This record gives sequence, C-alpha cells and structure tokens, in this order.
Amino acid sequence: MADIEPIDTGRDFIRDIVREDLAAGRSQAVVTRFPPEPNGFLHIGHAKSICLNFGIAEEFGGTCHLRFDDTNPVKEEQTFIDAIERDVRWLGFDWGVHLYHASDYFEQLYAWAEHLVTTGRAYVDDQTPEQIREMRGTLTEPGQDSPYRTRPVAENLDLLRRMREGEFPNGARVLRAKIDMAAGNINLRDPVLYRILHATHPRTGDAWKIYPTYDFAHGQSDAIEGITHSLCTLEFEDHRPLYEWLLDSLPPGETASRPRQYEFARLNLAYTILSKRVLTRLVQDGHVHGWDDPRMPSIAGLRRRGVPAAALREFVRRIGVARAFSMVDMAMFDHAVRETLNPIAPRRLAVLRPLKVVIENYPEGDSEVLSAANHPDNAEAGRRQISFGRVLYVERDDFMEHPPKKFFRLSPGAEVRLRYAYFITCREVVKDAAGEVIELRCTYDPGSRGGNAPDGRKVKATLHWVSAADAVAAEIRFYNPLFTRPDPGADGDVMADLNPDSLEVLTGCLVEPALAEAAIGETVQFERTGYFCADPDSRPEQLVFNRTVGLRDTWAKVQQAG
RNA sequence: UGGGGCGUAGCCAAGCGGUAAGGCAGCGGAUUUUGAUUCCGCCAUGCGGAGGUUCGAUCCCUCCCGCCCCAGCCA
Repeated sequence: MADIEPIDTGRDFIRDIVREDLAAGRSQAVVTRFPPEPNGFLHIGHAKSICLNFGIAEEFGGTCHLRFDDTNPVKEEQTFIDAIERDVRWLGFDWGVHLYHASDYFEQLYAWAEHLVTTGRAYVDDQTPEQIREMRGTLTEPGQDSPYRTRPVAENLDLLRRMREGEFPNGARVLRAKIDMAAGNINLRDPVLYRILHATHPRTGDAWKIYPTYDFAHGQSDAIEGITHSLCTLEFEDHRPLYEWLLDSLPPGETASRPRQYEFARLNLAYTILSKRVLTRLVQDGHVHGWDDPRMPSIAGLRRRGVPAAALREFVRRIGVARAFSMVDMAMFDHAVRETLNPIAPRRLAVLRPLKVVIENYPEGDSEVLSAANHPDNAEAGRRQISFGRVLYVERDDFMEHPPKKFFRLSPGAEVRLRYAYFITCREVVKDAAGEVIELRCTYDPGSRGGNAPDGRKVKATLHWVSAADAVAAEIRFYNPLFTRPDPGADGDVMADLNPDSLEVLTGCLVEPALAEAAIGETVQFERTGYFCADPDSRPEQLVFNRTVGLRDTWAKVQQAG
C-alpha cells in the first residue's frame, strides 16, 4: 500500500506550527477562533484574520469559532454584532454552532478573579487612574508598588465583591494582577484585570458593574472554548507572557484546553487606513456616507462596490502570512479582483461620456437587432440581443480630431468596428458655436454586419456603443482612495491626508437596456472600461453604478509615456 | 546596556548549511470583434552592513545599522 500523500495546505509559518503540533501529538484537533470586538464593521484587515483562522480549521479538519470579544460595553453595539455575523458569512465562512461571546463567560471569569485574590495573585487598588499611570514607571524606569499591593486577602475579596455589587463609582477601584512592577515588559507591571463600569452591555444589560479587561478575558475565553491555536496580530506579542501567566494562575483542571498564542503581521494597504478608530471617525464626521460606503475598506463597503467574496479570499491568499511588517500595494488587490471577475462577469455595453454618431447611409427610421456574446470566451454565458439604428452614441474619448501616432480609434476618415455591429468610417465632424465636437457623421459598410469584414480587411479598433433609441441613462460613481498618500498620517494627522476627490459622480452615462434589469449586487464588465455594480439604492428610472475596479488601460499608458 | 519583534527585487513572499521558488508591478513579443483576457520571454552574481566559523553561509556566531510595537481602568 502506498502512503497517502498529505494534502498541501500552504506554507506559512503558522500552518507549519499547526502541522507540527498535530504530527507530534501536542494537539489532537485544531480549534481556532476569530474574536472581533463589536465596536465597528469588519474591514479587509479582518478578512486576513478570518481567512487564516477559518482556513486553518478547514484545512486541518478542525473547527473555528466566532467569538465576540465584548468586554467593553461603552464601545459596543448590537448593530455591529449583526454586521459582523453577516460579513463573515458573506465572506464564505461558517462557524456552525460555535458562536460565542466573552460575555457568556463573565460569571466564570469572575469566579477565577476571586481565585486569584484568594491565592494572593491579585489585589484591589484604590489609586486613581492618574496615580496608577505615574506609578507604572516609564519605558526606561521601573514602576513602584501601589500602597494597596499588600492588602490582606480577606479585604481584597470583600472589596472585589462590593465592586461587583456596584457599591463604587466608575474609576474608584480596580482589580490588578500582582506580578512585577519592575518588569521590563510593561504589560507585567500589575495589569488591570477588572474595572468598574456602570454601563449597559448589549447582551448582559445591567447585570454587571465591573467588566474584565481584554487580558483577563481573552486567554481564559480561549481555554474555556478549547481553542488550541490563538492567532492574533503582532502588537499582542508583549501580552503573551501575561496570557501565559493568567492561564497558569487558574485552578487546575477547569478549562478545556491549554491554548497557545501566535502572532502574525497585520495587513497594511497603501492609501488605506485600517484603524477602527479612524474609520469610526470617517463615519461619524461624515467624510463618508456610512460603514458600507463603497470608499470604505470595510467588507460591507467592498461588497457594495462589487468586489466578490472570492476576490477578497484570493487577495488574502496571495499576500501570505508572515511576521515582517508590510505595506501591500493596491495593485495586488486590484489584480485579485480582476482575476476573479474576468472569467465570470457578464459583458455589457455602456458609454460613460456619450458622443453622438449619425450613420448617414443607414435608412432613416430603420433599426435592426444584433446578437452579442455575454462573455468573450465562455459560450455558456449565452448571447443577448442589442438594437442598432441610425443614431448612436460612442465614447467621447474614442474620437480624436487630430489623432496622435498610435491612436487606433475614430478620427476623420478612419474606419473602426462597432462591436457586434458594423464597420463605420468617420466622414464629418460637427461642432457647436464654441468649437466643441458635438456630433460625428459616419457611414457604415452594410456588408460588415456583426462586425466581420466581408473582404477580410482589418480595423485597428473595436468600439463600444449604444443606440440612441433604447439607451438608458445612468449615473456612475467612481471611488478613489480616501487618502492622498500611500502611508496616510505617517508623520502627522491622518485626516490631513484625506483626499477631497475620493468620490466622483458621472451623470449622463448611457447603458444598454439589459443593464436596467441588472441584479443589485451583480458585478458586470462594461466592455473596454471596467467592472461595475448596481448600487442597492439604484432604480430603473435612476440607475446608479459603483465602479468596482477599472480594466487595465494600455492606451493610457501610451499617453503617459508621451 | 527598558522590554519585545522584524530586515530577501519597486511591493508581497518562499527559503531552515549545498550554491536565491512564486505572485504583483514593470519591460519585450504572439494571439485577439474589449488597446481587456490568454500565451510566451526578460527582470536579485544577490539576501540591511562588517567580520568570523565552514570545503561551502540568506541560513550558524559576533558586532554594528535601520524599522516596528509596548507607559488605556481600549482591544
């Protein structure tokens, strides 16, 4: 019997760790978790974590939990909980029955807090926040012990219980771990475990007056759920010793697993901010129209812009997982989007800046129906009918009165193909009083119906077009980067780099009728221009398209080169 | 002489002592009823720097340089 080849599941360092843990029997099964705090929408940076955690569970036959890290009620909302669940599902992942909340464990966490107090590993500190900060020392100087550090166990226990009862106002006291005020790692200088917060929690309501901090909730939640590999970003690296210390301080035998924390580099995208603090500000200050504004790097925003979930997953797969700090180029993201859209997006004709064309030798009042492929290299996508007539519109940019070298499109005397229709030749240019070109008089070759030359002659360009008789008016929105620099705010205020031209609205566009029925959320390719998605507030009488991403444009490159 | 990390091409990223994968971008060329797509080819004598160990070093050792994170009762 030949050995069964192991499935190649990729080669990042975290997968290597998991593979080795499994091989060495250190883990029987793999259990990961994606642990967002419901204080905002998920963004593309979270997509990396989601794909990593769910991806690893899937590859190694394990499970991945969705756990809300809801330990700070003053920042968290039910709407965010709902949005997060929706976005993770949309991304294509399923947590099955494994939906949890840190708040589910408040009672257990509190019991462990009492255990820490009882074993002399935690104490109640009466100092003010300011005093605690001053006593913590600095990066180069050790901290000093709180005067309450040696408080007797019984007194600590009494105070902790009264904190829970709500006897004290916010900020009056905290529960602290008793570790080492002189530790080089500041996270070990008696970190706060519980703080008094008279606030209403989205899930536990007013039941609690004290709430655990991240440090006191995260590792224990992992252990309760039986997490084996707790993956987080690099900035939590300094917390790992505390994570270990707390797990080691629990009463033995009360948890489902002894999880280990591993850190990876968070995603940075050029011209983009993935800080929830800043994204929240963009929404609250009205710089965008909401968390799902197509300019936002949020998953909801990208979805509304027409980015498919598969493109996001592909992007994440391509950028890899490592520990080195990185700044990923936008081109990487655009490529992933085009790559997944190109083989599946239906093709449609649309003219963004219309220029009228009259076919002089086409009989007045006549029209005909032509057949157009829905996809150039997938016949199964089928065909549709488009109508042709004497009056049409083409793209303004596809005509130049005085064409430079290498301009292949329409110009006086030039012949081009109208896609799926006919060869036409420009005979005359009509201008208004201001000298602006307002109309082209052309002739067509009746023998070239469908776009095939009867005598095999070639044209150098194929234009997209719509017929005046049945074109539908549309508005198209272009979304540019929200910031003007690759690394916004790198040395100063982030908002100073806000791009005032992040949204461009183009009205008076003309699209073929098939697009009036385009399903909301379906992304289609406008031939020769880019991918577009009908916006949710789009209506047949007022079509609105979001530009997902443009097509590569080699003519633009030629122009730039001069 | 606070602690913890990280430096491989313009941007990501493999590599784990045996002579620098792959992708993005870029540059050539072929096909094309989207200047798209697709397809071919090119693109690090070099792995932050300097020493050292070794037959052999991106990989091991030493020193140096640069960048990132930590002083919330945020996560």
